[in-house]
Amino acid sequence: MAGRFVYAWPRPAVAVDAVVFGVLLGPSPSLEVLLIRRGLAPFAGRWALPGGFVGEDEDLEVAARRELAEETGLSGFYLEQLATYGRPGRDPRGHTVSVAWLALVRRLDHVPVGGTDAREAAWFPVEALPPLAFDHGEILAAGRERLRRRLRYSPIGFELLPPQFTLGELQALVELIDGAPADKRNFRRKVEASGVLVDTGLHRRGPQRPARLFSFDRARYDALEGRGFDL
Amino acid sequence: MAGRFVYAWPRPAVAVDAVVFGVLLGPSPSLEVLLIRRGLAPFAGRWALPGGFVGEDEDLEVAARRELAEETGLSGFYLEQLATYGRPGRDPRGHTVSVAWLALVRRLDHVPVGGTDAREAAWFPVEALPPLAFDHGEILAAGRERLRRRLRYSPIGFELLPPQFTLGELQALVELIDGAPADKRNFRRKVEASGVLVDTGLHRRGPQRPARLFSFDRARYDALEGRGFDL
DNA sequence: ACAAAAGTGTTCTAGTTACACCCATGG
DNA sequence: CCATGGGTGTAACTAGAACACTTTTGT
Repeated sequence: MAGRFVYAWPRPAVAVDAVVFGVLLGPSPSLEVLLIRRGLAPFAGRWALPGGFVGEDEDLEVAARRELAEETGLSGFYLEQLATYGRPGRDPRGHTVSVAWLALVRRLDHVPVGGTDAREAAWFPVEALPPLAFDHGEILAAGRERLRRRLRYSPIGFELLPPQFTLGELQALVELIDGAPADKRNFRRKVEASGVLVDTGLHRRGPQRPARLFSFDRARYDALEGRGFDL
Repeated sequence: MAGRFVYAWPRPAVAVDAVVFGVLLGPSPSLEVLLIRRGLAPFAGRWALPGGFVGEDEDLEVAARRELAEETGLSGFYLEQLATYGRPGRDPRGHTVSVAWLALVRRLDHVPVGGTDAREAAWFPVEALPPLAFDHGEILAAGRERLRRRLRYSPIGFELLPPQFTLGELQALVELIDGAPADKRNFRRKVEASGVLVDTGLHRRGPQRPARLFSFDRARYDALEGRGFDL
């Protein structure tokens, strides 16, 4: 079986890194990113995207989910591939090609992710990020941009909200991600017209007038074949 | 400096592959893809996307351009990253992670790309593709989909046309890529309103009434900051 | 003369925007 | 009773869709 490999070692190392977004609603809503603090060189002590090296014969998505589980305890979240970064020099240890992923989680399912071992994980508002290791700042910016665009024509926003949510929360989410305020009446008319929300009949009680709780109806969305949904 | 590498050999191999599109206009326009015929196992004799392994400390985009130059003689084309494929088993030689790229070329700049050595390269209409090696069929489909979507909100279509083109050619291109006929009057009104075309004053003479030649004005497009361009 | 593609306006519809007040609750 | 977010309709404007005939050239 000699000669079956086209080129020999050394080769670039292959890693995965994830930009994990979550939102915090309430009085001052914020879009947040989950970061881990590095214990080892290079960039020891610096904050970085969660991630790590891909194992032998390991699928890329499997590797991304594994690393997130190991480093932050997350599981069962939305995950899509973002882009791959391979500029020589981006990792001082040697040429490393990193496949970046976009992950969306329900923020409240993962309150302060306790750092039991050397690794510490924490949520940071995107408006107040620490300096990041490697080229992770660039990757994170690409993730934000992807999230913003994708929100327009696919229903991934619901991955960030609890299963039941008020229209005010949904609107706050949209405003958060594309950074611009939306007209309340027009917004409500549009989501109603989209036909993908169902009124649960329940209400959320708070310090003000109770708000109706809605949920996203995926079956109804799929039936529309993605036609014209945009939030 | 011992211990600086986090994990040791073996690692996945890293490759690049490109989906190269070109259009042939004229009486029966077609969208075509540039493929090469493999000389070596695995899949010897099968058609495949042009591509190859990434060199030590080689940038991914540089590797993609180098492989395309080596295998097809192309240079100076539009190139954007598509996605990365790393399913174990996708390459029978061993775990290979391939970064796929979307390339757009002016078809007439590269008429039958002569196969001087063992490698043979040829254009295939997307409607009549041969069976492809590896998972290249899947990658090609992703490239088509990306091209279709991207055409809507960025001016990459012009990368497929000659520097000067008629409105009929531009419309044929759009119809080709999204597979649906467009209304001639509405189409012309829209591109005129976009303000990104300049009338060169020249005409193309043919067997019928001569058509005005237009060119794409990138400076004017950039000034609009991508606002509302859609073809 | 004829075949073939170029070129040209109007009407209707649907979707998007702008805009302000009352309601229900907890404290 | 007050503060806070929840909830509601209408009119103007804009963008997109539908639609058919005349013009210019080569053969």
